[in-house]
Amino acid sequence: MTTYRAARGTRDLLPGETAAWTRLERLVDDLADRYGYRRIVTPMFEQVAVFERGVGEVTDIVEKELFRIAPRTDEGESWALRPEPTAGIVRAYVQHGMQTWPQPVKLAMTGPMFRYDRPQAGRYRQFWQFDVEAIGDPGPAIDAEIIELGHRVYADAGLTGVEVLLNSIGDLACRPPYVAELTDYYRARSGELPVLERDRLERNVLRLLDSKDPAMAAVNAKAPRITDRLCAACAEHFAGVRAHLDAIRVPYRLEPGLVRGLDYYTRTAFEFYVAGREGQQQALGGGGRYDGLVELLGGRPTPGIGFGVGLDRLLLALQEQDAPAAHGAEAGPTAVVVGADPDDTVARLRIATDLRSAGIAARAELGRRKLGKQLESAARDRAHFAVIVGDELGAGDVQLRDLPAGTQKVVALADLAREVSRAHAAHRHGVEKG
RNA sequence: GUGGCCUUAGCUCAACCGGCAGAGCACUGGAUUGUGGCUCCAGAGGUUACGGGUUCGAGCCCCGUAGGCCACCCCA
Repeated sequence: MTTYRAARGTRDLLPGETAAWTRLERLVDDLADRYGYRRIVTPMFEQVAVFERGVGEVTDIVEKELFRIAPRTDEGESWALRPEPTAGIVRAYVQHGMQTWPQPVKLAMTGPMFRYDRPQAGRYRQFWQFDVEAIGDPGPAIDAEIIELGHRVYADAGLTGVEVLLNSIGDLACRPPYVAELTDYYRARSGELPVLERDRLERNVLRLLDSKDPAMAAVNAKAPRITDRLCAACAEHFAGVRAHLDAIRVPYRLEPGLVRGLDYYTRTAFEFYVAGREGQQQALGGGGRYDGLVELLGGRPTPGIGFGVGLDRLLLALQEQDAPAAHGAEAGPTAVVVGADPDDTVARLRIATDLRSAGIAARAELGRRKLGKQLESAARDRAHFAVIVGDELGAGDVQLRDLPAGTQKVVALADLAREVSRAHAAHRHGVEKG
């Protein structure tokens, strides 16, 4: 049996799966480009303090899911693999003085994130996220742009039934009084709360609002809503976000229970859900505004907003919907060089090398198999052409066989690359037209 | 981190009551000398996840560990 295996919660993406994966990465790269979000790459690990401050010390992500790196020496620093991209990006914004750049600074990143969680389908210890941040714009128009971009990622990937859940969680002026009011409300009804929820009441009241416990439904229905308690500035901002979303026709559902538990998260909060996925992994992505974060990481007070898309879950959802994007067949080579003399690997390799130099996707059959097997393998690779090397080589010719068509003709070696390119292009043109 | 279900060839799965570990797909080769996807034949591939225990005998029963999945917790 296998001796070594990929670590728990991680997996290998094999060639059959990477085709769909590569297309998704290209799709998000192109979208970021089209929307003016420039690519940034930050390290996969940071000082623990970056995440403690940037994500929040009392969150599960930091309290129990942080992938800590054991320090090698007495360097005195304590590192962790990044559990999410925003903290590192904001750290880079501050470190490199991006406040002197034209604002807002719009950044995009795709890469692996790490959380020491108990794995499940769609929940991995190493998972990939596409992430976008706009730092330096208070909104509300940019909020709508960001949400629309996120929405488009799913639409362009071919995923249907994606819902935008939207809420505003206020700011430092209006949220503390609201939290106090909410705490009083639940305390007065603590007898009606399930035991688990009673613990959360003291830890993080806002979390009670999105409890999945059916017993909470009645209590939550009558709970005061943050959107009814927003200060004038926040209410105006929220109305602005909705007006902009309406103007660009992005459908959304107001979800008063959607929360972020930390002080520096402000105002706009949103998540992307896909209908028809029961269970816990239906959150495909989400984001929100963090007007207090840059300052918290040592910069000047600067507003910011962003979102992340879980690429693993997006692909999983596409597979569940049996969407074309999930299948991603790899393209076969344009030409495979085969030979009548199994031992003449020199001729096959040389001709394949020449084709590659001419920009053609070519594979040489370098094994010493008889011609029949070589052709069989080429056909199964869905190659367009087989270049058959045989006795004609003495006269400077090879056979060029169109595998799908089953036709074949003699071509001079000197004309081979030109002829393959021409015929391949003509064929693809015909396929696209037809 | 808590509870539950599961683990047999690379993949999908069989194996009666505890009694000789199998099939399909995939892979490699062959079917009279230089022509393919189909068909036929053959081969290779296993410490039944790992470690213990019970038994004359364990893939099957018991315990532990690891991994996967599900529900929590939380989130992407």
